[in-house]
Amino acid sequence: MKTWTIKDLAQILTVSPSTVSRALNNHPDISIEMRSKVQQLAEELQFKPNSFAANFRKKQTKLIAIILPKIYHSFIPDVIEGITKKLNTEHFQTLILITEDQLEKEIEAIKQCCDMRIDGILLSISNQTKNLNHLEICKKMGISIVLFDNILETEDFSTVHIDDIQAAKQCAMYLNQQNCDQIVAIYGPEELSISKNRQLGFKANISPQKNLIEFFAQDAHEAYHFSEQQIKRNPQIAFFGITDEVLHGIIKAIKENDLSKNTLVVGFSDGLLLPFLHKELRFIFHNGKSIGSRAAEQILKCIDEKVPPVAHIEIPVKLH
Amino acid sequence: MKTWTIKDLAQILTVSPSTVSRALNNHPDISIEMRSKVQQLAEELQFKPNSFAANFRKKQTKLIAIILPKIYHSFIPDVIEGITKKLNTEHFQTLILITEDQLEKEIEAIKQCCDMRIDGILLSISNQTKNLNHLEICKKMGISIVLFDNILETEDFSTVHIDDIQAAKQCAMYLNQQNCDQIVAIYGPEELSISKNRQLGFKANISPQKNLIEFFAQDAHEAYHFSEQQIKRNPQIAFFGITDEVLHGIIKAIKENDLSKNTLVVGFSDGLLLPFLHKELRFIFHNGKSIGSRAAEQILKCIDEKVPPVAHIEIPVKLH
DNA sequence: ATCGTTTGTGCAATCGATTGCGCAATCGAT
DNA sequence: ATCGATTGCGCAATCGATTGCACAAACGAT
Repeated sequence: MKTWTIKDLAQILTVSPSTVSRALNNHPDISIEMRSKVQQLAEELQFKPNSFAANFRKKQTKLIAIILPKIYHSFIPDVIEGITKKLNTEHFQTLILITEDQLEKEIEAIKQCCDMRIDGILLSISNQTKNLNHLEICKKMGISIVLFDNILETEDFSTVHIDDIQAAKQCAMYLNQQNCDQIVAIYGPEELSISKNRQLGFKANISPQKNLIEFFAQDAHEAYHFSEQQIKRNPQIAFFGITDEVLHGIIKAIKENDLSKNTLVVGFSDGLLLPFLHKELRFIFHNGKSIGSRAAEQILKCIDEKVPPVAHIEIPVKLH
Repeated sequence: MKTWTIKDLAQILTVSPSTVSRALNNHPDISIEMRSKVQQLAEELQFKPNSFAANFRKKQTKLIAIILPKIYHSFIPDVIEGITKKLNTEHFQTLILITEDQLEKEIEAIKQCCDMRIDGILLSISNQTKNLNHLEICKKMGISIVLFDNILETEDFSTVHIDDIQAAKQCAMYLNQQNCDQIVAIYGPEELSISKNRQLGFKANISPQKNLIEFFAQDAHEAYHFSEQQIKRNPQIAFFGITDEVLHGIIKAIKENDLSKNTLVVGFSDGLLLPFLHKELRFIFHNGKSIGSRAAEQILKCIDEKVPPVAHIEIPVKLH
């Protein structure tokens, strides 16, 4: 019911609050005997210093916000885990704010963070976000920002993401070496940076001798239908799918139409389920944990420095 | 760089900080002219009141922690979304703390929450947690707790979860009506409450004429191997799997061994991928969003009341 | 002209922990 | 015996916003 404060302890021990504070923090000014007396009482009463009161005075919150469009999106849980693990070791806690891919909600989230005097923001932008003007307020307030995963190119903030172009190139190179002449590449929604970059890397590197068919799918169902169409036209086809979602559709179509089960598939995956369902899948392991971890590291650096360093970190990936 | 405070505004307008505060909050004591003068300046300077300073004085944080074992576990993202949506409308923010199914980390997380004077905790206990003694400290500090999903029965705290026994019964009833005489039931780790309760509900209601084989799988691979064994012994088999993870294993085994694709499968799923891969799957839709939403509602009630009401909420589920 | 109301602001304390500075007591050195 | 240094602790301000209470000015009523 009653939560003890430093003043309470001070009164009980008939010393001043400052002595209690210093004793609890093992300040050398306080005698050993006094320290242990205070600490013992604190133990007995299960006294817990109010960390917000302390942080308030220090003008920090020890809070980092993660702002992102949605939380499923295959590898996001991994990202969150990577972030929280890294930040917890530094005694930061993480807030999650979801924008549902709406710019308006993203702006609202940023505002919330400013109101709370959050120490830093890890932001994966919404698909509606076309510029970073709404982040200016954070700069003014001295709130560090690191963009991760879905980003815009910028010199104002640090970014952490995988090298999509390079990764897509690896997929293309793999297919170039395989015995197949027709390839279906299925991307996600056209406006996404991952769609653009993975298309770029893939098209630029796929052998011109291959017959390439491209398609932008809004979801797994569209990918499924398109894949099925293509399989029926030509069972010897190989596939490139840029996300787990797209790959789901492709693999379902394969499972239902291709009894030989030898269809080549390559793409980007968290490696959790799909490789398990289709043996012929080669994939770029989209490692959320290391993205999260690196993003967290970077925000910590930004918080430490007066002038936030800007770094652009590309997580290396390879084909599995 | 400089973040404005109420005092700054007061100085600029040569009024007192209290006037500024009241003006910003549209307090009727302040004249309309003064209010608009203050609000206009606040607008110009992009002044944002420090919400933690305000909350600090009000002895609240407007923060709710979500403590859970891991974040993938299929439907957890849904839960988080359900929670945050509900809480955001009430101007609460949510912290995520992950215990990795370790009691020690769970205790640590609880302690952290106490240190921060969080307003409430939504807790899904770790598999190592056998009692709720470590929550006593929260009670003393007046921090409300609601248990959700993976819970222990208790009269001390509110709980929100699906009715596992009833749900498993529905699965059994479904299989009873089907033309199959051999059924393989695959559960998760034996100590989990979901394993126990779903087994309970299933066994008690499956027709005695059915030949039931049971197995506790630690993960998808174990489920896969066991399923494959069973299919080879008897291709006419039907399956019951209690989680998406288990069902993954089962369905993989089916896809690889059962060309007819008519194998009956029933279980618990988030409905995202598996029904899409195997048409004969009937599943209890494990609706994370409504669990999260109800849990959030309940914690809000607890926070409002001096004496936290204890309610045990069972989310109804049905077979799809 | 005097008194009671109403209206609009300011003062100062408060939330809980921290910290610069000051000060008294003790001790050792000369 | 005197002085400087060291040790151990308290005072009071601070972080930013809020709020009970006081208080002055303006106004209406008698």
